[in-house]
Amino acid sequence: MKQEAKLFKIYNKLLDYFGPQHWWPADSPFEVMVGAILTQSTNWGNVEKAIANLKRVKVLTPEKIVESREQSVERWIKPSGYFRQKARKLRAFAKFFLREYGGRLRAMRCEGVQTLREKLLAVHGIGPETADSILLYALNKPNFVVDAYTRRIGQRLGLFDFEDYHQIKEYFENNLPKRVRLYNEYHALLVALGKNFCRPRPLCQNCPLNGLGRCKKN
DNA sequence: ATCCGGAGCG
DNA sequence: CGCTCTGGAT
Repeated sequence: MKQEAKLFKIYNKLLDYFGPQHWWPADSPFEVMVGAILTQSTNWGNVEKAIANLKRVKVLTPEKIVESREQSVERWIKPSGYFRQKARKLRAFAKFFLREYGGRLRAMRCEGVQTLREKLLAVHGIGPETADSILLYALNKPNFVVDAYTRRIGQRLGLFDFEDYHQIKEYFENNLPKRVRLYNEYHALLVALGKNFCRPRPLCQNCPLNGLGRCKKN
């Protein structure tokens, strides 16, 4: 079967089973970017607590993050884990955002996607997944996000056998129409499947993708 | 290959 | 308790 047809079949089954995921839950693009950093290897529920703290003390702006003592930021984001690392990362990103774009989304959106992605990757604490999450969910660029779930699910389904981030990203982008809405929902649905069924130890019994073909389960 | 880390779950 | 969580830096 054609790769694109396969990908849409998966997408439709997931959407049918889980429904729209409404990503990214946030009041502002800056909140999305902060969340993208805080959620690295971390349960989203813990990130929500950290963001709630940042809102409570009213520091959810690049200016306030930079002004605040790092030790304070550590305390506020503690629920999201890796709090010392992430406090550094938030500061680095806030400084970058202010220095390069004056803290303005409009200015950031004007940058070409490719150069913007490279500039993001140069910021301490921002790797491929975080950069792509920011591009897709904060800036609405048609940029497919790859994560551990995407990799695991794709391999188990036999969609691809490579491991490299960029190869997987290109696999999806080359076999799907370049649409923001589609990329947004697709990644969110893969996360839903990865959390609920295609876990490190898979729960294949009631997997919504049963019947699509053979699944390797590693 | 190791480290960073609190929180929630069974 | 052990496992897992929308990774990235060293």
